Amino acid sequence: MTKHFYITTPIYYPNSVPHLGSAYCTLACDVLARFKRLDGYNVKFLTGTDEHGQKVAKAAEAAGITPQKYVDEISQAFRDLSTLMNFSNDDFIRTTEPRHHRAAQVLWEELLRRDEIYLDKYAGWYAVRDEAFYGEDELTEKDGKKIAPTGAECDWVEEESYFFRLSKWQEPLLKFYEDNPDFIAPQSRRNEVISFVRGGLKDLSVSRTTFKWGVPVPGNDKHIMYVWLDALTNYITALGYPDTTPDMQNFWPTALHVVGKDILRFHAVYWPAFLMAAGIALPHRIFAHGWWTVEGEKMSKSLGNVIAPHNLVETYGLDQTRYFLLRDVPFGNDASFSHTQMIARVNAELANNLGNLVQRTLSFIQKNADARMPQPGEFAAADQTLLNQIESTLPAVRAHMDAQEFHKALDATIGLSNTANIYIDEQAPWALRKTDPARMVTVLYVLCETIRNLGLLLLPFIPDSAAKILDAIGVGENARTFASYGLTSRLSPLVSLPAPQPIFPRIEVDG
RNA sequence: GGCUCAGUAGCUCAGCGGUAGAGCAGAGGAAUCAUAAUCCUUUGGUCGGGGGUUCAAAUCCCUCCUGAGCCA
Repeated sequence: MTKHFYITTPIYYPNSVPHLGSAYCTLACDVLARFKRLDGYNVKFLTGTDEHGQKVAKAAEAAGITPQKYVDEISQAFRDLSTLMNFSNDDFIRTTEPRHHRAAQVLWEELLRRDEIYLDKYAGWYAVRDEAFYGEDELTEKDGKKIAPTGAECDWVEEESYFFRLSKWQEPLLKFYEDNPDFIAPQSRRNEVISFVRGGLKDLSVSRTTFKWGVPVPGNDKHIMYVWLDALTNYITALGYPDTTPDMQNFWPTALHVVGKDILRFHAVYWPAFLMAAGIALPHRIFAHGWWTVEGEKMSKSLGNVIAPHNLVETYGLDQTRYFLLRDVPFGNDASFSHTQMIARVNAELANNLGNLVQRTLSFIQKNADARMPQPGEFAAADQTLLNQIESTLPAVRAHMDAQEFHKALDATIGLSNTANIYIDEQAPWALRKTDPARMVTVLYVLCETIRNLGLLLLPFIPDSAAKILDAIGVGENARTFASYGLTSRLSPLVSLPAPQPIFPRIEVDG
């Protein structure tokens, strides 16, 4: 039976161009998607844009264009990001698409039919910027205006509104978290969510009448759906909901929602509650990742320290950027971007450790072994030790990937490269060249095998560079999955090899 | 104000009851196949402060300090 894997980014809110945070999130999803494809899974990787809401309507108005034209432009910037960063998403969803309107409306009707939604009246302080209501006691006053704890300006809003019976799902949610300890990751975020739910859930206002830019509530055109109910539905829209599709059956239970920590509550509380209420199964896991700061300071336009994804790609290279972002810190932690650290990592691990291993091995073959893939003899104990480490590395990496621990997966991979550098020094093929040419050839072959498997392991993280590594040792396209990983699949001896080119140049620092 | 997480070598972090660890940086040495890359050895810490439990605490408990976050 085919294994399935469904991974989603949040749908991004088009109030500005893509920043490092969204690139980071989608990058992580891309690496997981690529890894699972190589590992034999049928993968669906979804990203997209969340295009409704009052903020969008106001921004469009300010720009003097229609909301649709406004979101068309900004949504394009996110699709361009996929090209820049080499993302492999299978679909790009926009909440303004007909397929999504239909899904959101059918979900609404289902909730209404099950009496999970009721019509009532709402009066309260509403912050447009946050798309949220606040209690009187939460607000502070400034210049005669009410200010939310987030700093957003609030207006008194009185309107008829539909409510979702969130309160009745408090206990079922707590039980679900209890029964599925890995549903929310990392652990510290799970604690926060549980403590939030324990604190009590109130019914949630899920419609608006004050603006029109959204999905109309079926049967009551005065109302449009609350942006979060609309937005979250995208994850099942893309699988064909409301139709009972094979995608819904196969992919949905495996869903991994990767989100920023700021929107964890919507994904870990509201979304599961909506789904339970509609009688739909819950996704597999919600993972909340951290934020990037710059040299320890928050990224902000006023500080002038904003790092855009394309700046990094231009300065350091695409794969160097992809590597560093996932290598340097645990995925759930906040991270501080430092140019010094970036250069140190790329030079130490990609250029010196891995790149130089490939270069020294292949140059040596080029000059001293007939420029062809060596034909090995019997393996010695030292060869077997290295080959054994190759065998054990994929399972280790796989376990780390399943826990979204990218830094550990890369640590294990670089560890293998490091062992190969020790091996080449100890075996010293440059000495064997004179004393034992047959042994030299076997050593070179073992090194090429190590390089081949390193190339496979790195394909998800640094696709272009890993492909160059595999090209350099003549690995065919059809041998580039984990089915070809390890000792059951071997390089073909005697194939001629091209003259090697360094893959990761060292980053030289001025001065 | 309540709760959660973190505070371990210059830096980033692992260890979470049994003689303090890794990577990077620093120092010394070896090698010369290679992008002056690599390999070996090595300096360096009363594990945030204080108190307690225990034969034994970085590890468990209490308390305080500092930082981050969630909620009021």
